[in-house]
Amino acid sequence: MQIRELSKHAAVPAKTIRYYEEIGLLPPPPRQPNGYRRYSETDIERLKLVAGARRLDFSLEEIKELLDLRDRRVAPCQVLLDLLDKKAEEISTRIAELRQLERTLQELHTIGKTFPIDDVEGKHCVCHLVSTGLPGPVADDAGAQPRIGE
Amino acid sequence: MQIRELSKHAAVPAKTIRYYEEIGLLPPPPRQPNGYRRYSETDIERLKLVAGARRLDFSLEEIKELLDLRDRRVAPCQVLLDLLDKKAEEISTRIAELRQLERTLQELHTIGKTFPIDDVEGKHCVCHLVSTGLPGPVADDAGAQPRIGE
DNA sequence: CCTTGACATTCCAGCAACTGGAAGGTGTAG
DNA sequence: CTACACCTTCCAGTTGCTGGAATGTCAAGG
Repeated sequence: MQIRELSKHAAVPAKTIRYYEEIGLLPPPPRQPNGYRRYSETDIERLKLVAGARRLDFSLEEIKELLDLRDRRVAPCQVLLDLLDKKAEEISTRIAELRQLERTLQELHTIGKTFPIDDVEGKHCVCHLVSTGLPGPVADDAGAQPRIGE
Repeated sequence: MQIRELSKHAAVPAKTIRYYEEIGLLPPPPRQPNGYRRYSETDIERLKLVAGARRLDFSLEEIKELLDLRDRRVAPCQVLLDLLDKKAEEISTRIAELRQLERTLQELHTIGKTFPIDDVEGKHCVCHLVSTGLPGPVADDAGAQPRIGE
């Protein structure tokens, strides 16, 4: 099987497969006489696991650890379960942050609409609102401190 | 005012300020005789707007457009309002995606717990679940097709 | 025999938004 | 004199790919 076929089986671009090999996620496959990569069924399985884990938002680093376990004949199931747990928590935290952000955006929009829209430099404009952060009296836990970066 | 003080006023690392200058978000400030950057009050305002917009998850590209408007003496308020709207929608979409992902993770965890945890290669293990995607009979709208990437 | 097309290979560059670190200059205090 | 806190520039790395150039290989068609 050449790279393209593996690519189709696992729904992962060939380019990405080469990249995974480069970073050591997939083992370098044997080559055909012409230098083309030759893959087997087990490569499909491995790549599918990678793709599945990626869909679950696992980092390549995390996936690598799972695969390394398996390569050392240790069943990664327990680790994977823990990872699922951890990831679920991360996601839920992220959701909360985004919800907060959503609220902030809506509030800014609402307040901003009541301001003139042609105030280039002055203080009565959404822009000022954005640069100062939300005005105080909004909600208890709402406009606390949105964080920069992350 | 030197860069460190501007940094404190706007709660943006000095390093990031230089970076913003490099990509044209902030104008290159005049220099002191020793070559140090010298900032004024208006620089604080500008940087605060940038920081505020970043907190709202605007991209530097979007912020640049806003600032360019202002630099051409056009009030960016209306554009900003539209942007707030657009961003709120993006966020809400993202939240929905994450919620879906959260459900999938929880399902996998639940199902995975019922499986043996020492199955290195076999088919009765969370790992298999992950590589095949969710099994069919779970919920109606739940494990449809989690998407890869993005 | 030659060309076209679909494959394959390598390597280099770029995205976003920074962050870290090296190597060096400046200014003040003790 | 030296320590320390600043400042400067430049280069490299992060994450997970993706695009493109330049080149090679192979089968089918004219």
